[in-house]
Amino acid sequence: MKKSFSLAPVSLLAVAREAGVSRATASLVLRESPLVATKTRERVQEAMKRLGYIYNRGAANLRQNRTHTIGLVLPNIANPFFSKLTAGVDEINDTNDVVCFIANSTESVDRQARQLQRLREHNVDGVIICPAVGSCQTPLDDLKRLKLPFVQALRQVSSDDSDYVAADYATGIEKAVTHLVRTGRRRIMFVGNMNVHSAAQARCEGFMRAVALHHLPQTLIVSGGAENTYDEAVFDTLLNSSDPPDSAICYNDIMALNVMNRLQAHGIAVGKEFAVIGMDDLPQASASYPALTTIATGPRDIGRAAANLLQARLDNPERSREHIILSPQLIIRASCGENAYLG
Amino acid sequence: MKKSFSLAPVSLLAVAREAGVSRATASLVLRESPLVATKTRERVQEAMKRLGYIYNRGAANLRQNRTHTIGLVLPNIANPFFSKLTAGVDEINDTNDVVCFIANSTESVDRQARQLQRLREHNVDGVIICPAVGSCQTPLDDLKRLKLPFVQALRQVSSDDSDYVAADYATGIEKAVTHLVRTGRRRIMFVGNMNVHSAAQARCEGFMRAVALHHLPQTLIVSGGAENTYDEAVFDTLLNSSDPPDSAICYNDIMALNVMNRLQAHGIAVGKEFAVIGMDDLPQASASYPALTTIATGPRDIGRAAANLLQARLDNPERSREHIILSPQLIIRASCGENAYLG
DNA sequence: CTGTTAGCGCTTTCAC
DNA sequence: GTGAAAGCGCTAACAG
Repeated sequence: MKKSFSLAPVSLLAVAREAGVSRATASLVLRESPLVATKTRERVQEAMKRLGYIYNRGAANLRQNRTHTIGLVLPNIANPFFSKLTAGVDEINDTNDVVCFIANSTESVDRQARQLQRLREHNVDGVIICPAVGSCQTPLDDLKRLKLPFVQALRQVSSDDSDYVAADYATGIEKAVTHLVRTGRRRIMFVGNMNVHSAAQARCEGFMRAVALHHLPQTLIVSGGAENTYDEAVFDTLLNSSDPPDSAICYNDIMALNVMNRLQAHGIAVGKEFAVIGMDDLPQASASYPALTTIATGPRDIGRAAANLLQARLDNPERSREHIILSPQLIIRASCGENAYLG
Repeated sequence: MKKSFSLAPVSLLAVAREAGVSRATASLVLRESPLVATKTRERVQEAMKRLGYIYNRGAANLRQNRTHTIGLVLPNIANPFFSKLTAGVDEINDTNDVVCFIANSTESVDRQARQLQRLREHNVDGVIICPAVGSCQTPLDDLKRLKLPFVQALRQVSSDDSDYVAADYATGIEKAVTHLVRTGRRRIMFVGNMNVHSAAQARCEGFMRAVALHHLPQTLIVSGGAENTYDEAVFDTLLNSSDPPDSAICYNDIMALNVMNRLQAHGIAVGKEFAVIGMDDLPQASASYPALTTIATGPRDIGRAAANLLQARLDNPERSREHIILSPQLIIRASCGENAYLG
């Protein structure tokens, strides 16, 4: 199906004719070149307005081999965390006059490959990608081979030398543990241990590090699964043990809210007997009851940083690789007890 | 900045030469034309593989005046509701081999205009738009004038004859009211009355209709504001009145969760003394405590429907305008009381 | 300062 | 079945 036009689409040539100049001159006006006389410029601009001219970037792209488009490949766009990240990317793009293709890999390596292929065909200038679980090195190698600039966000497929933006999950978890310890908690669980990608691993590493540092029990770990599930049987067992945990740090806010519900169903007063900390600071963290203490990973900032980093790379392909690690912030709310800080 | 290539980018011409055929033939192979001999086809395909050929859609677009891209313009991409919608759109696009530009208007009419302009420059085949608050008819008129197919999602800028997909908010609210009445509630509030766009108006209309139908008090309306706020002073006044409300239907889930928190802070047992119903069925609705009864508006389905409708329009520009109104579903959870249905 | 010319990589008649 | 040639709308080199 071709698009049909009632009016022939007005091209630069039409504008040029209307203004009585050549296409080249009109093109210069378009790009605000100082090389063109003021009077001519105005004439051309009027002609454009009169004819309702619309710049055809597609044609320009073909010539310049640059499209002012980027691709954003995410494992789950429906997840609020990633949609905030998307908003951050969009923000930067809007100021840079670039436009963003979105692709939802839904954690499927196949689909991700298909999408990267499409993005390449559309000649995107670069790609921001949070690799789907199970991605091996190959998709990134492909990008490299094609000299398609990319930056990885949040997850690293391998510790290669590529541009990379992420939150410092480990340190975030450490901050949380430290806070719990300062407020008198000793038996701290970690709920949602997984090994699926670097971001998940980093959390557990941070937990183990902090636990070692403070000489806390190292066995209070409940594994997690897809879709924010966790091993409820193990959770209950720990809870009913003779020396039960007094607090929990969870993989993310959603899981933390689930945990809070479970605790409340057990008749445990969250925020008093038991402290709960989540991760991400989604809107529902502050809207929960009691309000959830959380480690704010700043998805929007990550998105912004990734978009800026990609832009920098596009502007200078020779610049050295950069890793941007943003520090999460602990946001203390009622789920940790009201008068939190003792020290 | 031009992109630099170590290898010259391999074009169809290169492939053709490698295979010892003409560009035209290679092009036919590309598009799986039956007109080409099997042996030739295989030779060409091998050449493509050998050279690592990548189809350049940009060039094809220029020729065909069709890009296999669409634009998705949303007022707030960070909102989980819209990100679900986006996921629905992406799903359909993936099967149709089209790719989607995302644009976040952030409810700014100016930004929205800028983005539509960019999308036109990039020659998108069509647009799915949820108009920013305050949009007047002009942006859509522009699209029409340019013969750029579009479908409106969720909000209608005016009741014009354009393609349109939305949830039947009014009926959803009615279902909720009816359910409350059946479970013995009479003094039902509506929290979050606004007049900013058609989707907000429809909710209040539905409420008023249902309230009239069941001869309920019509004054229990609390107005809402931006960012899921509501008039807390009025809310408290109603709550402390001599004949207080016994239930609330809220503009959306986020607001409902805020309302639940406020009620709990007042010492009111949500789900027993007082029923709360939200709208949208976000993940946090089921994760709240007590779990939130909600009107599921099915954003993902709306996204899918919009993408399909746009595709249908692209395939046949002459088809008559279509309005798709999806029925929301009431999802009953603990915030309405355990043994909900009496009748 | 402005115009001429030659492509970018592809598709599409139209011959052969 | 296949090839030659024209052209989509733009930009870049170069001439004047």
